[in-house]
Amino acid sequence: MKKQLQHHLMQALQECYRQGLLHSGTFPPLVLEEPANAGHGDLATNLALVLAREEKKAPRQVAEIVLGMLGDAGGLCRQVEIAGPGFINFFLSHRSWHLVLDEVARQGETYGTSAMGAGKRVQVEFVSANPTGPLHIGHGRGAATGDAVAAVLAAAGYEVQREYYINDAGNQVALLGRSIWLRWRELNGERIEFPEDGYRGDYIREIAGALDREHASHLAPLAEEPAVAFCTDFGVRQLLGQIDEDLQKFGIRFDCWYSERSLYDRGLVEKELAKLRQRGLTYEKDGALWLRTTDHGDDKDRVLLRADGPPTYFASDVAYHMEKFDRGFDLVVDVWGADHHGYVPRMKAMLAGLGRSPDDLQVLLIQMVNLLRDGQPVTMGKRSGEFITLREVVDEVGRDACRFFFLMRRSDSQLDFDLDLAKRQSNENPVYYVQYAHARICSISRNAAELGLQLPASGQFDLSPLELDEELALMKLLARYPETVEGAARLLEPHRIVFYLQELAGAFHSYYNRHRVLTEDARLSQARLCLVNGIRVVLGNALRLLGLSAPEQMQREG
RNA sequence: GCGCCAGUAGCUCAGCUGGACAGAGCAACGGCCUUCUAAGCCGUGGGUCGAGGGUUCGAGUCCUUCCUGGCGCGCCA
Repeated sequence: MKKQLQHHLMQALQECYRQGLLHSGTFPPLVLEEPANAGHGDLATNLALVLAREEKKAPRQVAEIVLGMLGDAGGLCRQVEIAGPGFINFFLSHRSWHLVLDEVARQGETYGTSAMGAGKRVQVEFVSANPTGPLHIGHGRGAATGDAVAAVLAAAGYEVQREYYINDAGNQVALLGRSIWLRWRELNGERIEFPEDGYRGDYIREIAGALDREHASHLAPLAEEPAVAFCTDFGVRQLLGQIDEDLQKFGIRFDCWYSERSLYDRGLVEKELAKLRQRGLTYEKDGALWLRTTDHGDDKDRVLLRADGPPTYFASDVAYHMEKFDRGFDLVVDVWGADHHGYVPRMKAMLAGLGRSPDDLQVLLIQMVNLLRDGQPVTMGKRSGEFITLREVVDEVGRDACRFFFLMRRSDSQLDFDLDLAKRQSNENPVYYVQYAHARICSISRNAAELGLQLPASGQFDLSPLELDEELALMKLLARYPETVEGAARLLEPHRIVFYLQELAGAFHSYYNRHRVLTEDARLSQARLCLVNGIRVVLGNALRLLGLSAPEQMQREG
């Protein structure tokens, strides 16, 4: 709807220019928005105010000229007015809103998708938790966000790959292996002193137990070094298996699990470092190899190869990201914990050094999750090895509530996760609120079917009975859905979909309580059925986009 | 000390790449189930948008200074 009006406006502007009514042939991007105040029409533009300076005319005068050319925009508008300092307000005809319902019905599950990112490949890398323990609640937020961002991008026409980067090289997993090995020896009657920095969680003992059952005879004769290596491999495999299981239970699947170790095994770290050297982006100092990240805004240059030889974590991360772009992605999105924000400048500097736009890498920072129970924070001590796992929360509040809550806020602001609220089955719980709206409409459809009322085929709707303000407002909301998805994709902000869902559900519930869909008047009933069906389709599309279910009926538990 | 992010109603937060009188949910209070699911709806009260200055026809939104909170500043990963 907005796009059609935009199109008409642009033509009017160009025609004004051609006829010499306007001096400038280049126009600023047309901004059309929905005024907060209904008295200001359905859509409004500030273009006259923006053009006024260049044209050296009063804004209202510019508006008059443009409007003279626009007319009623091919029947879209029932009224156009100039208001305030020079805003142009458009009042759209009912018919133009009715067209939205046609479109929703015609497009069905694809309503809301667009070709915005057509032909572009994006990779979204998320979770990427070290395989040294189970996923905790913070990983869950990253998982929900990354998955939703990927989905939103896909809906906007991008070709999307979901990737999990496995940190299976380096000290952390080595420490995991050592921890398992020590617990295994303990299991076999040895008295050992467990290191201060070892992994202390009970799950280490469980893994040691599994190791003992399956590989005791293999492990027993090994010397320390190969034994620890064996434990590392075994532990990583076990934990990755659990992580994958947890994620699947959470409704998330990755297209690619990418191993850090494989970077080394394939010589990619060396290869990519050689490229950096070749381009003169590195230098040696104090026996170490440095990357000149300060050339592109970083605070200090960063070490790639330590003086004693081995590459830093940064080196493998650089190689990893270079390799991502080697794979041909136009855009790479990383989802990180907010505590890693300090690493963003150096990664972008690396890209800039290679002559790529730093914007080709977008890093989403995920802020902390504070779990609340009975209004009190649930304390988590990572040191003691005791933390709330994602699995526990999903088991307690359910997958939908969990995902919804994670997506309710923009990712870079802290999130209070109220466990009691997430479980509550009432209108206070926004998850059920939205899902209930969907289920309610399904229920209406079932009743309609029993009454013998059928939804007419798309294009054959008689929607003229829909003329209540609330009905028009609902259609406007439906019209806004595709823009909402595009905005969420452009800004990588899936929470916009959540807010949209709440708004649409709210508008529907309110309408439902005030007006009956199924009435004595068959023509009216049928039109309203078309309306609520459109709402159902959009609610369903948006819910599924976020990885949430769209229930056809609500089932009370307990 | 430097850097990043935040500071909007009692609480938790939106505010769409500056726009027309600042929004939602929760909490509080008062109503609504002979009618398509009350997991719902309606109504009421509540804010100097952290503070000062600046840019603009127009600032919660941009610039600057200060205050407060969180996080980060390894040849760790």
